[in-house]
Amino acid sequence: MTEISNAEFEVLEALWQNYPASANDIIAKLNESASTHVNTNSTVDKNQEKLWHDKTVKTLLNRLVKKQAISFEKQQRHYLYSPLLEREAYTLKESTSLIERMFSGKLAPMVAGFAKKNDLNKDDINALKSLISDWEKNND
Amino acid sequence: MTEISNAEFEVLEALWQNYPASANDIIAKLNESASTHVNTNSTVDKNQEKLWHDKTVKTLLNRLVKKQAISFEKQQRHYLYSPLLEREAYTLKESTSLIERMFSGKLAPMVAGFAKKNDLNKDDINALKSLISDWEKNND
DNA sequence: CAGTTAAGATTACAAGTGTAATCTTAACTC
DNA sequence: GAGTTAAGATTACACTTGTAATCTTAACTG
Repeated sequence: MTEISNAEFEVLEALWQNYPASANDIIAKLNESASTHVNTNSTVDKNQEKLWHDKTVKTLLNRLVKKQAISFEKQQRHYLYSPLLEREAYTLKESTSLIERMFSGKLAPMVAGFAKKNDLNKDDINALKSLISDWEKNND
Repeated sequence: MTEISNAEFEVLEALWQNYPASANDIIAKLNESASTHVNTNSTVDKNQEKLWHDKTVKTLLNRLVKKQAISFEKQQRHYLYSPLLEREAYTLKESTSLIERMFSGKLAPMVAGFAKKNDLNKDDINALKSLISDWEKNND
Protein backbone atom coordinates (compact mmCIF):
# COMPACT_ATOMS: atom_id res chain seq x y z
CA MET A 1 0.00 0.00 0.00
CA THR A 2 1.25 3.47 -0.87
CA GLU A 3 2.34 5.83 1.84
CA ILE A 4 0.10 8.49 3.33
CA SER A 5 1.74 11.90 3.36
CA ASN A 6 1.56 14.31 6.26
CA ALA A 7 -1.04 16.56 4.71
CA GLU A 8 -3.07 13.55 3.67
CA PHE A 9 -2.91 12.26 7.22
CA GLU A 10 -4.41 15.45 8.57
CA VAL A 11 -7.31 15.11 6.20
CA LEU A 12 -7.75 11.48 7.15
CA GLU A 13 -7.68 12.54 10.77
CA ALA A 14 -10.57 14.92 10.24
CA LEU A 15 -12.45 12.15 8.54
CA TRP A 16 -11.82 9.65 11.32
CA GLN A 17 -13.32 12.11 13.74
CA ASN A 18 -16.58 12.16 11.86
CA TYR A 19 -17.70 10.09 8.93
CA PRO A 20 -19.18 9.66 6.47
CA ALA A 21 -18.52 13.28 5.64
CA SER A 22 -18.74 15.51 2.61
CA ALA A 23 -15.74 17.44 1.39
CA ASN A 24 -17.21 20.52 2.99
CA ASP A 25 -17.66 18.79 6.31
CA ILE A 26 -14.03 17.82 6.22
CA ILE A 27 -12.84 21.26 5.23
CA ALA A 28 -14.90 22.75 8.03
CA LYS A 29 -13.54 20.28 10.56
CA LEU A 30 -9.99 20.99 9.46
CA ASN A 31 -10.47 24.70 9.83
CA GLU A 32 -12.49 24.74 12.99
CA SER A 33 -9.60 24.06 15.31
CA ALA A 34 -7.81 26.82 13.46
CA SER A 35 -10.31 29.50 14.39
CA THR A 36 -11.56 28.90 17.89
CA HIS A 37 -10.51 32.10 19.53
CA VAL A 38 -12.84 35.09 19.42
CA ASN A 39 -11.37 38.34 20.56
CA THR A 40 -13.03 41.30 22.20
CA ASN A 41 -14.09 42.85 18.91
CA SER A 42 -16.04 39.71 18.14
CA THR A 43 -13.87 39.23 15.12
CA VAL A 44 -12.53 35.80 14.62
CA ASP A 45 -8.93 35.41 15.56
CA LYS A 46 -7.34 32.85 13.28
CA ASN A 47 -4.82 31.71 15.85
CA GLN A 48 -1.56 30.60 14.39
CA GLU A 49 -2.94 27.55 12.64
CA LYS A 50 -2.96 27.50 8.89
CA LEU A 51 -6.26 27.54 7.12
CA TRP A 52 -6.97 24.80 4.67
CA HIS A 53 -7.88 25.94 1.22
CA ASP A 54 -10.85 24.15 -0.21
CA LYS A 55 -9.02 23.18 -3.41
CA THR A 56 -6.14 21.77 -1.44
CA VAL A 57 -8.37 19.53 0.61
CA LYS A 58 -10.15 18.29 -2.51
CA THR A 59 -6.83 17.37 -4.05
CA LEU A 60 -5.84 15.49 -0.94
CA LEU A 61 -9.17 13.66 -0.85
CA ASN A 62 -8.59 12.63 -4.42
CA ARG A 63 -5.16 11.32 -3.62
CA LEU A 64 -6.45 9.43 -0.63
CA VAL A 65 -9.08 7.79 -2.80
CA LYS A 66 -6.44 6.79 -5.32
CA LYS A 67 -4.34 5.37 -2.51
CA GLN A 68 -7.38 3.44 -1.34
CA ALA A 69 -7.18 5.00 2.09
CA ILE A 70 -10.71 6.33 1.85
CA SER A 71 -13.84 5.51 -0.12
CA PHE A 72 -16.75 7.62 -1.26
CA GLU A 73 -20.32 7.18 -2.32
CA LYS A 74 -22.28 9.52 -4.49
CA GLN A 75 -24.94 11.45 -2.69
CA GLN A 76 -27.05 13.81 -4.76
CA ARG A 77 -24.52 16.29 -6.15
CA HIS A 78 -21.64 15.57 -3.82
CA TYR A 79 -19.73 12.67 -2.31
CA LEU A 80 -19.69 11.23 1.15
CA TYR A 81 -16.27 10.02 2.13
CA SER A 82 -15.36 7.34 4.64
CA PRO A 83 -12.03 5.99 5.80
CA LEU A 84 -10.96 2.58 4.56
CA LEU A 85 -7.98 2.57 6.85
CA GLU A 86 -8.49 2.13 10.57
CA ARG A 87 -6.90 4.82 12.63
CA GLU A 88 -5.51 2.43 15.15
CA ALA A 89 -3.95 0.18 12.56
CA TYR A 90 -2.38 3.15 10.89
CA THR A 91 -0.95 4.76 14.02
CA LEU A 92 0.38 1.40 15.16
CA LYS A 93 2.11 0.91 11.85
CA GLU A 94 3.65 4.36 11.97
CA SER A 95 4.76 4.03 15.58
CA THR A 96 6.25 0.64 14.90
CA SER A 97 8.08 1.95 11.90
CA LEU A 98 9.56 4.88 13.79
CA ILE A 99 10.63 2.69 16.71
CA GLU A 100 12.06 0.22 14.26
CA ARG A 101 14.11 2.83 12.48
CA MET A 102 15.30 4.83 15.46
CA PHE A 103 15.30 2.47 18.42
CA SER A 104 16.08 -0.95 16.97
CA GLY A 105 12.46 -1.85 17.34
CA LYS A 106 12.48 -1.49 21.10
CA LEU A 107 9.90 0.62 22.84
CA ALA A 108 11.69 1.24 26.12
CA PRO A 109 14.52 3.36 24.69
CA MET A 110 11.96 5.58 23.12
CA VAL A 111 10.12 6.06 26.36
CA ALA A 112 13.47 6.60 28.02
CA GLY A 113 14.08 9.51 25.68
CA PHE A 114 10.94 11.14 26.92
CA ALA A 115 11.64 10.42 30.53
CA LYS A 116 15.09 11.89 30.24
CA LYS A 117 13.81 15.09 28.82
CA ASN A 118 11.16 15.21 31.54
CA ASP A 119 8.39 15.12 29.04
CA LEU A 120 6.52 12.82 31.39
CA ASN A 121 4.23 13.85 34.17
CA LYS A 122 2.45 12.03 36.94
CA ASP A 123 -0.52 11.26 34.71
CA ASP A 124 1.66 9.70 32.07
CA ILE A 125 3.36 7.59 34.68
CA ASN A 126 0.04 6.43 36.06
CA ALA A 127 -1.20 5.59 32.61
CA LEU A 128 1.92 3.56 31.96
CA LYS A 129 1.59 1.74 35.26
CA SER A 130 -1.96 0.89 34.46
CA LEU A 131 -0.94 -0.42 31.05
CA ILE A 132 1.71 -2.53 32.65
CA SER A 133 -0.62 -4.10 35.14
CA ASP A 134 -3.14 -4.82 32.40
CA TRP A 135 -0.43 -6.44 30.38
CA GLU A 136 0.65 -8.53 33.34
CA LYS A 137 -2.91 -9.59 34.00
CA ASN A 138 -3.16 -10.93 30.47
CA ASN A 139 0.31 -12.24 29.89
CA ASP A 140 1.68 -13.67 33.08
CA MET B 1 15.92 23.66 10.19
CA THR B 2 15.14 21.60 7.17
CA GLU B 3 13.84 18.10 7.50
CA ILE B 4 16.02 15.04 7.26
CA SER B 5 14.64 12.51 4.80
CA ASN B 6 14.55 8.77 5.41
CA ALA B 7 17.51 7.99 3.22
CA GLU B 8 19.45 10.87 4.75
CA PHE B 9 18.66 9.53 8.17
CA GLU B 10 20.17 6.17 7.35
CA VAL B 11 23.37 7.85 6.28
CA LEU B 12 23.39 9.94 9.42
CA GLU B 13 22.85 6.78 11.40
CA ALA B 14 25.94 5.21 9.93
CA LEU B 15 27.87 8.34 10.79
CA TRP B 16 26.63 8.42 14.36
CA GLN B 17 27.94 4.92 14.80
CA ASN B 18 31.43 5.97 13.90
CA TYR B 19 32.83 9.40 13.26
CA PRO B 20 34.63 11.29 11.97
CA ALA B 21 34.37 9.13 8.89
CA SER B 22 35.20 9.42 5.23
CA ALA B 23 32.56 8.90 2.57
CA ASN B 24 34.01 5.46 1.98
CA ASP B 25 33.82 4.56 5.63
CA ILE B 26 30.20 5.52 5.61
CA ILE B 27 29.42 3.62 2.45
CA ALA B 28 31.15 0.57 3.88
CA LYS B 29 29.24 0.83 7.14
CA LEU B 30 25.96 1.16 5.29
CA ASN B 31 26.66 -1.89 3.21
CA GLU B 32 28.21 -4.09 5.84
CA SER B 33 24.97 -5.04 7.51
CA ALA B 34 23.74 -5.79 4.02
CA SER B 35 26.30 -8.49 3.28
CA THR B 36 27.03 -10.45 6.41
CA HIS B 37 26.15 -13.91 5.28
CA VAL B 38 28.79 -16.03 3.55
CA ASN B 39 27.53 -19.19 1.98
CA THR B 40 29.29 -22.51 1.43
CA ASN B 41 30.82 -21.43 -1.85
CA SER B 42 32.56 -18.61 -0.05
CA THR B 43 30.68 -16.22 -2.24
CA VAL B 44 29.07 -13.36 -0.47
CA ASP B 45 25.37 -13.65 -0.04
CA LYS B 46 23.87 -10.19 -0.21
CA ASN B 47 20.94 -10.97 2.04
CA GLN B 48 17.82 -9.08 1.19
CA GLU B 49 19.09 -5.64 2.17
CA LYS B 50 19.63 -3.12 -0.54
CA LEU B 51 23.15 -2.10 -1.34
CA TRP B 52 23.99 1.56 -1.24
CA HIS B 53 25.45 2.93 -4.38
CA ASP B 54 28.49 5.08 -3.79
CA LYS B 55 27.09 7.98 -5.82
CA THR B 56 23.87 7.86 -3.93
CA VAL B 57 25.58 8.13 -0.58
CA LYS B 58 27.71 11.03 -1.79
CA THR B 59 24.60 12.87 -2.87
CA LEU B 60 23.02 12.29 0.51
CA LEU B 61 26.14 13.47 2.31
CA ASN B 62 26.03 16.61 0.24
CA ARG B 63 22.43 17.23 1.12
CA LEU B 64 23.12 16.63 4.78
CA VAL B 65 25.90 19.18 4.66
CA LYS B 66 23.59 21.70 3.01
CA LYS B 67 21.02 21.02 5.68
CA GLN B 68 23.68 21.59 8.31
CA ALA B 69 23.10 18.18 9.80
CA ILE B 70 26.72 17.19 9.33
CA SER B 71 30.05 18.97 8.91
CA PHE B 72 33.24 17.98 7.16
CA GLU B 73 36.89 18.89 7.25
CA LYS B 74 39.30 18.47 4.42
CA GLN B 75 41.82 15.72 4.93
CA GLN B 76 44.38 15.19 2.16
CA ARG B 77 42.23 14.37 -0.86
CA HIS B 78 39.01 13.50 0.87
CA TYR B 79 36.70 14.76 3.58
CA LEU B 80 36.04 13.57 7.07
CA TYR B 81 32.43 13.98 8.05
CA SER B 82 30.96 14.38 11.49
CA PRO B 83 27.39 14.80 12.69
CA LEU B 84 26.29 18.22 13.81
CA LEU B 85 23.01 16.87 15.04
CA GLU B 86 22.93 14.72 18.15
CA ARG B 87 21.26 11.41 17.66
CA GLU B 88 19.32 11.65 20.89
CA ALA B 89 18.05 15.12 20.16
CA TYR B 90 16.95 14.06 16.75
CA THR B 91 15.16 10.88 17.79
CA LEU B 92 13.46 12.74 20.60
CA LYS B 93 12.26 15.37 18.19
CA GLU B 94 10.92 12.78 15.79
CA SER B 95 9.23 10.75 18.51
CA THR B 96 7.68 13.83 19.97
CA SER B 97 6.43 14.89 16.61
CA LEU B 98 4.85 11.53 15.87
CA ILE B 99 3.21 11.35 19.29
CA GLU B 100 2.04 14.91 18.86
CA ARG B 101 0.47 14.23 15.50
CA MET B 102 -1.07 10.85 16.22
CA PHE B 103 -1.68 10.70 19.96
CA SER B 104 -2.43 14.26 20.99
CA GLY B 105 1.03 14.49 22.43
CA LYS B 106 0.44 11.76 24.99
CA LEU B 107 2.82 8.87 25.30
CA ALA B 108 0.56 6.37 27.03
CA PRO B 109 -1.87 5.89 24.14
CA MET B 110 1.04 5.08 21.94
CA VAL B 111 2.35 2.49 24.32
CA ALA B 112 -1.19 1.21 24.65
CA GLY B 113 -1.24 0.56 20.93
CA PHE B 114 1.74 -1.68 21.29
CA ALA B 115 0.42 -3.42 24.33
CA LYS B 116 -2.84 -4.14 22.62
CA LYS B 117 -1.16 -5.70 19.68
CA ASN B 118 1.01 -7.72 22.04
CA ASP B 119 4.13 -6.21 20.69
CA LEU B 120 5.45 -6.07 24.23
CA ASN B 121 7.33 -8.80 25.99
CA LYS B 122 8.54 -9.32 29.52
CA ASP B 123 11.77 -7.46 28.81
CA ASP B 124 9.95 -4.44 27.52
CA ILE B 125 7.75 -4.45 30.57
CA ASN B 126 10.73 -4.67 32.87
CA ALA B 127 12.45 -1.85 31.06
CA LEU B 128 9.34 0.28 31.41
CA LYS B 129 9.04 -0.53 35.10
CA SER B 130 12.60 0.44 35.63
CA LEU B 131 12.08 3.72 33.79
CA ILE B 132 9.08 4.42 35.93
CA SER B 133 10.89 3.85 39.17
CA ASP B 134 13.76 6.03 37.99
CA TRP B 135 11.33 8.74 37.12
CA GLU B 136 9.69 8.45 40.52
CA LYS B 137 13.01 8.60 42.26
CA ASN B 138 13.75 11.92 40.57
CA ASN B 139 10.34 13.48 40.46
CA ASP B 140 8.39 12.55 43.53
C1' DC C 1 55.88 15.65 -16.37
C1' DA C 2 51.75 13.06 -18.69
C1' DG C 3 48.26 10.06 -17.92
C1' DT C 4 45.12 7.94 -14.85
C1' DT C 5 42.35 7.89 -10.63
C1' DA C 6 39.19 8.94 -7.69
C1' DA C 7 36.84 12.60 -4.46
C1' DG C 8 33.74 15.66 -4.37
C1' DA C 9 30.61 18.93 -7.32
C1' DT C 10 27.23 19.33 -10.55
C1' DT C 11 23.52 17.74 -13.23
C1' DA C 12 19.63 14.49 -14.12
C1' DC C 13 15.29 12.76 -13.74
C1' DA C 14 11.03 10.52 -12.36
C1' DA C 15 7.85 10.16 -8.47
C1' DG C 16 5.78 12.21 -4.54
C1' DT C 17 4.09 16.47 -2.01
C1' DG C 18 2.03 20.87 -0.77
C1' DT C 19 -0.61 24.03 -2.56
C1' DA C 20 -3.75 25.64 -5.70
C1' DA C 21 -6.06 27.31 -10.27
C1' DT C 22 -8.72 26.01 -14.18
C1' DC C 23 -12.00 22.91 -16.54
C1' DT C 24 -16.38 20.23 -16.94
C1' DT C 25 -20.71 19.45 -16.01
C1' DA C 26 -24.74 18.25 -13.32
C1' DA C 27 -27.91 20.69 -10.43
C1' DC C 28 -30.28 24.82 -8.73
C1' DT C 29 -32.53 29.49 -9.79
C1' DC C 30 -35.37 32.62 -12.05
C1' DG D 1 -35.30 26.39 -20.49
C1' DA D 2 -30.98 29.61 -19.94
C1' DG D 3 -27.82 31.14 -16.91
C1' DT D 4 -25.28 30.51 -12.78
C1' DT D 5 -23.24 27.61 -9.18
C1' DA D 6 -20.56 24.65 -7.22
C1' DA D 7 -18.66 19.61 -6.87
C1' DG D 8 -15.51 16.98 -8.37
C1' DA D 9 -11.80 16.17 -12.23
C1' DT D 10 -7.91 17.71 -14.37
C1' DT D 11 -3.89 20.38 -14.76
C1' DA D 12 -0.09 23.16 -12.72
C1' DC D 13 4.08 23.95 -10.65
C1' DA D 14 7.90 24.36 -7.54
C1' DC D 15 10.24 21.68 -4.08
C1' DT D 16 11.80 17.33 -2.12
C1' DT D 17 13.44 12.71 -2.45
C1' DG D 18 15.63 8.48 -4.12
C1' DT D 19 18.72 7.14 -7.11
C1' DA D 20 22.40 7.84 -9.99
C1' DA D 21 25.50 9.48 -14.07
C1' DT D 22 28.61 12.91 -15.67
C1' DC D 23 31.98 16.66 -14.86
C1' DT D 24 36.11 18.77 -12.73
C1' DT D 25 40.19 18.63 -10.78
C1' DA D 26 43.70 17.60 -7.38
C1' DA D 27 46.61 13.76 -6.33
C1' DC D 28 49.03 9.48 -7.39
C1' DT D 29 51.91 6.65 -10.79
C1' DG D 30 55.17 5.46 -13.82
